[in-house]
Amino acid sequence: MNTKGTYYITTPIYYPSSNLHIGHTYCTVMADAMARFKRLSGYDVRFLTGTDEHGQKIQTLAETKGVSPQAYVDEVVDGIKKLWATMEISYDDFIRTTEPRHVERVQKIFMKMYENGDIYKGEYQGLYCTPCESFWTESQLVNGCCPDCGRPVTPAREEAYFFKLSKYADKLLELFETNPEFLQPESRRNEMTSFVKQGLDDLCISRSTFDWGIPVPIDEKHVIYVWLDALTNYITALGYPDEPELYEKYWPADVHLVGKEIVRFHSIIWPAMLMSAGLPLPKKVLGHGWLLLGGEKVSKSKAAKGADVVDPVVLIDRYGVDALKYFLLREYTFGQDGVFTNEVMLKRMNYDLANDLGNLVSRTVSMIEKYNDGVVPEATTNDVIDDDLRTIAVGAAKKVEEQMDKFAFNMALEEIWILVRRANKYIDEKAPWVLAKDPEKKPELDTVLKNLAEAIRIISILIYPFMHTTSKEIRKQMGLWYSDVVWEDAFEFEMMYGEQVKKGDPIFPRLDIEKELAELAKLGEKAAGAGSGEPESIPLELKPEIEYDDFAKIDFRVGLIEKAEKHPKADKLLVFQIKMGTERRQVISGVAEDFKPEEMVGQKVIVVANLKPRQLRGMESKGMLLFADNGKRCEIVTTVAPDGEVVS
RNA sequence: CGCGGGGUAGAGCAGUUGGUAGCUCGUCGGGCUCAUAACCCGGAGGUCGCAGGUUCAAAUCCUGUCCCCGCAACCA
Repeated sequence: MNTKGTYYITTPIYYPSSNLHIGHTYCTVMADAMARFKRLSGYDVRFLTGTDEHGQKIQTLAETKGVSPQAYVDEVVDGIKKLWATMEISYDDFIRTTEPRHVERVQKIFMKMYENGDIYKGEYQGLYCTPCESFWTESQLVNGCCPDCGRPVTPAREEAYFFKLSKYADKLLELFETNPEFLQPESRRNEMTSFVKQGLDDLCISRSTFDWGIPVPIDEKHVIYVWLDALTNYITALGYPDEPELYEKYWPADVHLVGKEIVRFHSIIWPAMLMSAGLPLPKKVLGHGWLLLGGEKVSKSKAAKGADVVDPVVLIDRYGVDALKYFLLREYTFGQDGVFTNEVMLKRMNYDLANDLGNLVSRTVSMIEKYNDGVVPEATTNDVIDDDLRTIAVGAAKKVEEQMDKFAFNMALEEIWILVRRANKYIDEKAPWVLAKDPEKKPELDTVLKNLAEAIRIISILIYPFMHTTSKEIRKQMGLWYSDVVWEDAFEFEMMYGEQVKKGDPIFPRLDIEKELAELAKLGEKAAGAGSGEPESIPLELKPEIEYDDFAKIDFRVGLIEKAEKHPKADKLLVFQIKMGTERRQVISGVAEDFKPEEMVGQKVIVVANLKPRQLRGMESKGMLLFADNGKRCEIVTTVAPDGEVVS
C-alpha cells in the first residue's frame, strides 16, 4: 500500500452563515469519493475540509442573534461536522479559521508576503456606509444604497493594506497557457484568462471597519481580508510554516475542488499569493457546476409545484447515505450545472440501485443457495458468453481508473454499471434455472454461479470508493465479510471458489416513486414554512434599527409611469418617464429582466423623489422606484392614489 | 462588434484524427420466472438550432444568423 506517492485533495472551507444544503454536500461527496478511490488504489491520501469563519457577515449575523461570533460559528460548525459524520466523509483534517493554529500561521504568511515587498499601505477609496461601518464598491450597491442597511453611502477613504496582485498578471497568464492542467474545465480557464487580460487591480487585503477577523500583524487596527485568511487554510492545515512536517509531505496539493463561483479566488488570487510567498502552486484547481433547483425555463414558478427537498439530512434519513451519494455522483457531469429534482433522484435510486445492482446480488445469492447449498462452486466449463462476462469484469477497474483520472465520476459509475447490466444479461442468457433441471448440466450451472460470484465480488470492490457501506453489505452476503477490499483483486477472476454465501435483506429496497414524491413534497412544503398548524412568528433578519428621523428624510411620492423603454446601452435598465403631479421626470431602474416596458406604462408606483440624481450609462435618473424583490425576481409595488401625493 | 459555454429522438445527456447518429428514462411489442412486479430482447421515434461553404463524404471543419446560459458591465 501507499506505494504510489501522496495525494492531497481539498474542498472549499464552507462559510457557516447557515446550514449546508445539497450543493455543499455534492462537492464534499465528490472529494470524498476521490479520496477513497486514491487511498484504495495505493496513494497516501490527505483529505482536507473545514470552515471559513471570519468576516463581517458572520459578525453581523451573530449580532442579530444576540450571541458572540464565536458562539454563533461554533453552533453552525457543530451541525456541519455532524452532517459529515453521518455521511461518513473520510476527511483527515477539518480546519476552522478561528483555530489558533490557523490564526498564527496566517499572520506569518502575511508577514512573508510583506517582507517580500508585495504588501503596501495605501488608501482604500470607496463608498462608505457610516452606520454599518462598511465600504462598498459601486457595483455592490443595491439601488445606490448600502446593500446591508439600505441607507445612502458617501464617498470616503481609509487607510488599508494592499497586495500587489497586478504584479502577477503575466505570470498567471503564463501559468494558464503553459499548464492547462492547472485549471479545469476549459470553459473556466478561458474565463479566467480573459479576466486577467482585462487587467488586475491590486487587492485590498485589510479591513478596519469591523474586527471579527485575524489582526494584521504589523497593525492591530486592521484585520486580514477574509479571502486571504481563508485561502491559506490549505497550507496552514498542513502546519506551514512552523510545523512543516505535513506540509513538506503533501504540498503542493494535487487538487483543490471548488464551486465555479469561487474559481477566481483559487486560480488567480491564491496562486498569486503563493508566488509572492515563494511557495509552490497547487497542481490543479477544478471548478464543478451547480445543482439547480426546479424552476428551469419560463418562470411559471408562480404556482410553485411540489417543493424539492434539498436538506441532505432529510434525504439521508429516508434513503440512506449511499443512495444519495450514488445519485449525486452518477447523475451530474463534473463542471456542468445539473437540474435537481426529487423525481430524477428517486428514479436513479430505483433503477440503478434497486433494480440493477440490488436485484443482481439478490438473485445470484438465491441461486447459489438454491442450487449449491450456498457454496460457490468451481468453474469447469467455458464458452464465449463466459468469456465475455469475464473480459468485462476484469477490465472494468482499468476503465474506472481512466474515468476517475478525469474526475468523471458519472462515467466511472457508468463503467461499473456496464458490468452490472452484463451480469444481469448473463443470467438471462445462461438461464441457470433451466440448467438446474438437468443433472447432466451441473458443471455448466456451477460455472454460471461461480462467474456471477466473481463478477459481484469485483463490483463490490469497484463501488467501494463511492458506496463503502453497500460494498461491505454485498461482501457480507457473498461470504467475504472477513476480507478487506483490495483494488488489485478487481483484476482477478479466480477468488470465489468455496466461499459460503448468505442471503440478507435487500441492499436497496425498491421505492414506490409516486408515494415518495408525495411524501417529499409534503416535507418540502413544511421546510418552506408553508406548513399548517398554528401560525408561528419567526423574526426576520433585519437591517439595523433606524430612527424616525432617518425615515423622515425620505420623500416618497406617487408617480404615474407615462412612458417606459429599454435603456439603449444597458441590458438590465428600464428608463421611465414619470409624472408626479405637476412635475415630469426621468427615472431609471434595473428591472429590465423582470418587466417589459409596455406592461409598466400606466402603472402608479411609489417613487423616492428626493434621492440625489445620478447618471446611469449616460442617462440621468432622478429618483428611484420601489419594488418587492426576493433576490431573483422583482414585483412591482403599485398604488391607486393620485400621482404627486406624498406617501408616508 | 466585451469574454466564454451551449443548442443532437418526448425528457435528460454522449458523440473533434469528418465516413452508416449512440446512452439512460419514457413509449410499443416480445421473452423469462432465479430475483426486490425486478431481469433480458426487439420496434417506433432525430432533416444533429437555421442558412450558406469546403469535401467523394460533416453533428464533427469554415462563414453568417437566431436562441439559451455563465462571467464582465450594469440595477438611485
